[in-house]
Amino acid sequence: MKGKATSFDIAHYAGVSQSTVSRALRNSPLVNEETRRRVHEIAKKLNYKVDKNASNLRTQQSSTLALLLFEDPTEDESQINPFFLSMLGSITRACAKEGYDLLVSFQSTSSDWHADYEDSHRADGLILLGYGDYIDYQSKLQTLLDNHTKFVCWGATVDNRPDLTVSCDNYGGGVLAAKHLIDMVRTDCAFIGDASDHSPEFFARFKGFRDTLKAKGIEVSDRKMANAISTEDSGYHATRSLIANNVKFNALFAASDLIAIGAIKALQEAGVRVPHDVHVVGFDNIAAAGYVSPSLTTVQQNTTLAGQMLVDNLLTLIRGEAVASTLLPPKLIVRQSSR
Amino acid sequence: MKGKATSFDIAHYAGVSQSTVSRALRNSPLVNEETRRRVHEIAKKLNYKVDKNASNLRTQQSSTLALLLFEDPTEDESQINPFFLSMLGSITRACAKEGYDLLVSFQSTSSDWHADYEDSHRADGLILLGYGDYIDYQSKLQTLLDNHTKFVCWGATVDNRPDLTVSCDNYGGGVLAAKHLIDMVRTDCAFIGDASDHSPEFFARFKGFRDTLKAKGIEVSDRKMANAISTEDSGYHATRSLIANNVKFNALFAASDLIAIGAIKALQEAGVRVPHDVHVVGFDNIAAAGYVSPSLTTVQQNTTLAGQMLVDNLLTLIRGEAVASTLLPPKLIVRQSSR
DNA sequence: ATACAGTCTGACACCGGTGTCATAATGTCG
DNA sequence: CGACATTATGACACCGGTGTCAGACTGTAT
Repeated sequence: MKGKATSFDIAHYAGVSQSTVSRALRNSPLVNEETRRRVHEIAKKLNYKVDKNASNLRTQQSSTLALLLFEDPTEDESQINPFFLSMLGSITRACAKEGYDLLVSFQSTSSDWHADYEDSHRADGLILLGYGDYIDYQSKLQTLLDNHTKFVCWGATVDNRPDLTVSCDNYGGGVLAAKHLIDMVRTDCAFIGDASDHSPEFFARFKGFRDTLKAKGIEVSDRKMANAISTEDSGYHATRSLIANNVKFNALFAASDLIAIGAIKALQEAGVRVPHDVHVVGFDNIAAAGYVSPSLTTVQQNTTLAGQMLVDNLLTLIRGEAVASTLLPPKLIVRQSSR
Repeated sequence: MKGKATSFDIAHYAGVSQSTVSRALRNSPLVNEETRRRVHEIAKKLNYKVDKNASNLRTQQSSTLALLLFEDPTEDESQINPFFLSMLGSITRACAKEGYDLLVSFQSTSSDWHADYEDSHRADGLILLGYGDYIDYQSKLQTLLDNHTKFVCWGATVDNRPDLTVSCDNYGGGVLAAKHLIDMVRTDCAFIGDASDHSPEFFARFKGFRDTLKAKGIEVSDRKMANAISTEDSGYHATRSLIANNVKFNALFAASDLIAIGAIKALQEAGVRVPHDVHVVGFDNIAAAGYVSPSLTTVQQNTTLAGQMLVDNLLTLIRGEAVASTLLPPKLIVRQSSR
């Protein structure tokens, strides 16, 4: 036997038509039980596998989802945000559970991304994953909508955007962080992240945090805020700049764990003790949050559930049914950095 | 325009045949420059994308590679070995660079994995990634070979196995670790990992380590060795069992960073100071190695290069050219845990 | 004018399945 | 026995491209 076996080969050996083979292999109730058995047997013997291209071409669907991961182009090549990697893991598992394959692709937000996976029938739908720079591809999301491409986004639900999203309740997470620090009587708070609507997720975390403190009559002054993207490095430098400006605070809320880890490093280098002098709270609960010293108090995002919801919602959308954007509850994980 | 545009639609608008459209879009030198331009223009206007299924079906190749990630089934669902995630990142990038798509799939070593990606023409080749349990799927690799499936494995090159592998020089890495500890005058060494050929990679690391010490007249006694799989938990418990057995040592070589992180935790809990009482050296250089306290001395595997080599070798194999298995040089990263 | 090479294009088979329709074989019932 | 439903199957068009081949058209040498 040279080359792969086709359904015609099976038909030949089974003494039936190719149509019948096709039906038998898909366990159509139309075929005789005995024929079905024989066909399956021969298929197994020939190590036959349905040609996905032919099948997909005919049925006009691919049983495949595509995951597009957007990263800040400044990011170091080899390091990928561990939070997204964790999401990737859960999305992969969720896909497998639903019988779908997953195409993975990294996109640089700076470059033109041609989300042609669906147009070219390589995938039935897209999952878009990434922090920040939403504004940049706002117009591209519109293109996707115009083309009736099926897709779900991870991240903040932005008003006036009709796309389907799954996200953590970032505002609620900020509330949790603030409440915790209030409980610890650490209300002279700094914030590191991006308190603009450039990065809607970080902004929502900040708003929840700020509003909760405000309700207690406490303001987070602009001086105590520094911008950072979600990298250790960025958190480190942002914190150093606060220290250099002689800003005082006894608690620090970082918009992500990586930022928090960089912040702790900067604080420690400056002789500031964590948690004794400054309590630190992060966001995400990446694996490293448990490893750092002191271990990091953080707001956990349930990536397993998130991946499952992204896939479920997308599949529902693909089936043409109605779905609403989903908000997942965050959870506070208290560790050494805040006690 | 309902549904996606096809090459026939373009042909109609351009006033040429569908054949010409197909050629024009692929920039065949056979078509007139003016025609080519017009076709491209219309294609763009119609948002046309070549149907990959049709194209793949005809050309019998998919421009797609599949990554199969094998994990210990005991592993916690949501946590994936960060080393492999890092590999995944670099493989994805390498694929993108070569113009290939990447299908990602997690496999449980315990379950039957039907590596039918290539048979079903979903992928042109496979990349197999995973620690340990190689013995379990040895026979399945043979099946792949029998079917002439193109694939590369990450991991130890095992004698008598004719498959193509890319791996870190694990033996050399073990040598680096031993030499470093000898330099630090810490030769009363323990080893945690798997010193059987059940896990060829861990075993090679151990051999390099042991042989180097032996050359100095130092034996690593069986008492000072404990088995562990590559998880923090497993490293933690293995180390605790050493401590419980009252085993003494002033240095510890762990077969992976996760094991080392668990080991440090167990040591610290037992009141053993790292690095003062015990120097610890890990393997992999995952991101967390830099975060833990004390930060972890480790043998780095260059994942960027590894991913690139896996993809390059696989593509060479697919082209039908000869390739040899590749061994990548490890590099010692000295941090606080050993000084 | 004829022959011939070079350029460009269209017709058509083909990849390997899936879905539809027609039909043969068998069973059932009045 | 004829009408009709049920079951099982084969023939065939079709999905949307790609590769091959034949041929039209132009320009140039004979």
